[in-house]
Amino acid sequence: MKKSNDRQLIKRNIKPTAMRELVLEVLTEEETAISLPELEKRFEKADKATLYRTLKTFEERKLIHSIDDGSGPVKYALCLEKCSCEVEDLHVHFHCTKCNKTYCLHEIPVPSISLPKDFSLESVNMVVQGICANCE
Amino acid sequence: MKKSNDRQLIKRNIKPTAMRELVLEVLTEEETAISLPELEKRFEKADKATLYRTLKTFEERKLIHSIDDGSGPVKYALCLEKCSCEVEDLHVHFHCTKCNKTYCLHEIPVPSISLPKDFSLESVNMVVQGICANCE
DNA sequence: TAAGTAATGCAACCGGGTTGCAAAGATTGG
DNA sequence: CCAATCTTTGCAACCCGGTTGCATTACTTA
Repeated sequence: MKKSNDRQLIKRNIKPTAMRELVLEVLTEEETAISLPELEKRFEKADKATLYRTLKTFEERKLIHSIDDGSGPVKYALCLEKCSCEVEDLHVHFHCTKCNKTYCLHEIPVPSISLPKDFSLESVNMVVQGICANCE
Repeated sequence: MKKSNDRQLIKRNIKPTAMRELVLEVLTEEETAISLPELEKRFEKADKATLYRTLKTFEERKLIHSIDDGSGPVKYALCLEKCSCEVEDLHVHFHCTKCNKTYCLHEIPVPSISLPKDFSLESVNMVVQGICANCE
C-alpha cells in the first residue's frame, strides 16, 4: 500500500515523506476532488501550510491537477498515469450542486472551440454544474 | 446617456440610483468583464459594500452575469438584452493570461455534453485561457 | 559525524467576499 | 406637507482560503 504510493511519488520526482504518503493515500481513496480546507479537516493534527505545500508540490510535479468549480476553495484530484496536463489531456469536471462533490469525467474530453481571430488557446476549464448520480 | 441606462435598470426592476447608474455606465463602456476590486479602484470614494451589493443586485435581476475565470476575484459582465441566464444563453468566456482581461464570447455557445448516466445538467462554465488579440 | 539541504510547524498576513447596524435618502399615505 | 415606512448607503468588522517568513526538525551525503 505505502510502497505502491511511494512508487508514484518517486516517479514524479517527489521525495516520499510520511505526510506526502498520507495525503496521496487520501487523494487515491477519494473518488472526488478534495480541497485544502477538506484536507485540513481530515488531518486535524497536520499544519495547514504543510498540507498546502504538499498539494502545491504534487501539482507542480503533475501528480494532481487543480479544479476551480466556482464553489469556493480550489479542489485537487489525481492525474491519470499518462497525463501531462497538456490541452489534449484536459477533461470535463462535474460539480454537484447538492453534495458539493466534484468529479473528474476523464472519459469526456473538453470539446474543441474555434476562437475569434488572433485569440490563441493555451488551456480550457470546463465545469458542468448539476446533480450527481449519488444525489439523484 | 443617463436616461438610456435608466431604462435598462427599470426594465430589470432596479431602482435607478446615482451609484447604480455609475456602475452600469462603467460596465457598459468596458468591453471586458470587471471585478469588485477593479470597480473599487474606479470609484475610490465609493464604499466596497455598496459596490458589492450593487453588483449582487444587478446579477440577481439578470442585468449582469458573473464569471469565475480562475484568476482570483469573480468578474462581471453585462448580459445581452434577451439573456435570461438559462443554459441556452450560456456562452464561452476567454481569459487572457497576459493582460488578465476576460471576454464574453457571445457568439460561441457552450458545446453540449453528454453526461454519465444519472448525472443531470443545470449549468456549464467554460473558460478558455490564452492570449487575446490585443496582446498578440 | 558534521555540514548542508529539504521538509515541517507556527505565526502572521493578505485579499476577496460578506454581514450587521446605524445614518441618510426616497416613497407614500394621511 | 409632514410623519411613518422602506430602501439604499457608508462604516466597521469579520470570515475564510490562500500564502509567506522564519525557526526548527529531519534527512542526506561527504
